[in-house]
Parts: sequence; C-alpha cells; structure tokens
Amino acid sequence: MEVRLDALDRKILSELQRDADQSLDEIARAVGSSKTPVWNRVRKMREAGVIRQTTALLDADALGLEACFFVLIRTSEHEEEWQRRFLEALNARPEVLEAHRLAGDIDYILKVLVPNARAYDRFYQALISEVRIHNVTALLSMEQIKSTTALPLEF
Amino acid sequence: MEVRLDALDRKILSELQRDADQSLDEIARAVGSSKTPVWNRVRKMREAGVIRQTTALLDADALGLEACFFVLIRTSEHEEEWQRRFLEALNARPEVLEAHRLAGDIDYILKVLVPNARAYDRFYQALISEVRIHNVTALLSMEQIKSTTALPLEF
DNA sequence: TGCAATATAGAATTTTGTTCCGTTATTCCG
DNA sequence: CGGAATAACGGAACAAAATTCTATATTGCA
Repeated sequence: MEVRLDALDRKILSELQRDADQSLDEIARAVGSSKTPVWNRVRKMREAGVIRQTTALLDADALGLEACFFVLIRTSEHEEEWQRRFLEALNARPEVLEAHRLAGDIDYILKVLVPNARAYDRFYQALISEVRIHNVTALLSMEQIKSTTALPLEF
Repeated sequence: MEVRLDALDRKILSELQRDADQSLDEIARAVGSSKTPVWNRVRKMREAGVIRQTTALLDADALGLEACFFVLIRTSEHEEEWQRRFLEALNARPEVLEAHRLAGDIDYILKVLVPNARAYDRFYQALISEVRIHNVTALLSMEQIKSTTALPLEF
C-alpha cells in the first residue's frame, strides 16, 4: 500500500515512538487535532506497514542480561545454501537481537545480548559448530551511551 | 526497587514484547491467568523499571531511511570533557540510534540510520568537526537479516 | 467559483482498563 | 507439621478509552 505522510502523520508517529500507551485524546491534544482523525491515520499507517508493531521495551540489566557484544564475521562461504543455514541459526537464537549483511570485507555484524562472557562463549561455540565461519571478532560493550528505537522523522 | 520475576511475570513480558496492543483479557488468556493479577504484575514491573517503555516500531524504508551504517570509532582523547562533548553530540543527533563504549582497541560503535550515503557523509563531516576523532570506519548494511527488540527470557 | 472528494469534530456505542471484594493459595514462624 | 498472617487470585462493578457513526468543514481541481 502506498503512503504519503504529512506533517500531522509525522507528529502522530513521533508521539507513538515516544509513548505508545497514550490515549488517543492525549495524542490528539499533543499534535493539535482530535480523536477521530488521529485514529484514522494510525489505522492507515498500521495497514500500510509504516507502523510495524507496538512493543514493550525491557531493561536488560533487570533481566540479568549484562553482556552485549557486537560480532564481526568474515566467511569464505557465499553459497545460497550456506546463507540459508546461517540465517536459520540466527533466527533460532533469541540472544541475537540484530543481524546485518554488510558491504566490504566484513560480511556480517551481529548484536548479541547475554548474561555474561561465559554465555557469549557458549553462543559462539554453538554458532561456529553449526555454520562454517572464516573469522570472527567480538566487540564487547562496556556501556550503552545511547539507545533509542525512535527513527528520525523530518517535519 | 527490587524485583524477582517468576514464570508468570516472564510469560507476561513475553506477550508484551510480542504485541503491547493486546488487551489485558487477551494477555491473561495467553498466559493462563486472569485480568487482575496480570494488571497488578504489569504495574509493578513498570514501577520497578523492568518495563521501560512501550513504543511503536516503524518501518525505516517506508520513511525513506534506506541506509544503515555501523560506525567504528577510535580516538586518542579520553578526558572526561571530551567524552561529555562526544556524548552530547550523539544525543543531539536523532540519526544515531545506538552508541556503545567498547573494550579493546575500537573505542566506540554507533548505529546510524539515514536516507542515503550522502546524508551519512553530512553526518560524518558534522561529527568530526565537533569532536576530535582519530580514526573512523563505517560498515554499510546491505540487508537487515534479523531485527528484534525482544530480549531473551528464560522460563 | 462551484462541485466532488476527503478530512474533521463531536456524540453514541462498545470494548477495555482499573478498582473493589470475597476467596484461595502461599509463606512464615511456632 | 499446623495454624496464623500475608499475598495472590478470580470475578463483578465502575470508569475510561477505543471505535463507530454522522453531520459539518475543508481541500483539490476543473
């Protein structure tokens, strides 16, 4: 479905990114409109896929997930079959929050969230036993200094 | 505030991570409980900070944000004043979704989401003009092969 | 300017969130 | 092990919000 977002749509999205728990009345007030148009626009943006999901963001530390790694992967394998198995392995592992195929000499980057270094090692051992990987570098996060899921919106 | 999460709490969190738009009745049914205990537990987990926020996740492509970069930064500066200014610069820029201070020879990693390569270059030029940086490598994502905000929960 | 299409505000209805209460399960201590 | 105190539970009652509807206003275009 095709979408063209005007300033009001973007204001609504901005509010929903900030806090999706707000009532329609609150959002309407914040964006200078009223209930119905806000609701219609939200529904359309959901249908169009602009709004993909609404979700609760949890505190990693509170859940004992205190080790975050960025994993840089080089591989010599580039067949479709290998990639399919690699992707399957990543999707099967909830500790992999994000994975990208890259341009350049590093082939993939993963973001992995685990309780501690030992758990990361278990993940690493399991992964390389499932799919052939040429070279792996793990970057350990000491401190998350910025974290947002809010995409930048031009108004 | 202290928290100890039992299996029911974790099931609730799992549902909220999957879809925070569900009604309490739906969640209660899904986790095998009823409205009131679910509501009480959600409220407590919010107060305790286990649930940080509920938010709408948007589609980057639909918003014309088609270029995602991971930026690896080395710097020779490690004074507090430099770090304060660096952090301020990152927080002022909505295209920086995530930033981590790292262990090892790379000092920082950023995740930057912009419309295109030109926009990334503008970001890059602006950043290095504000804070002294020794060495920067940008990894360009060709394809996001996994993406979730759902933290792994043991049951 | 005038017509058609679309968006809007506000009221009516339905669904959901929130509180209350009597009961059941659990924990703690003798 | 038993019994009292505490906390969690399910269901009903109430309050608030989402969703639908309708009449009015606005916008785009000929």
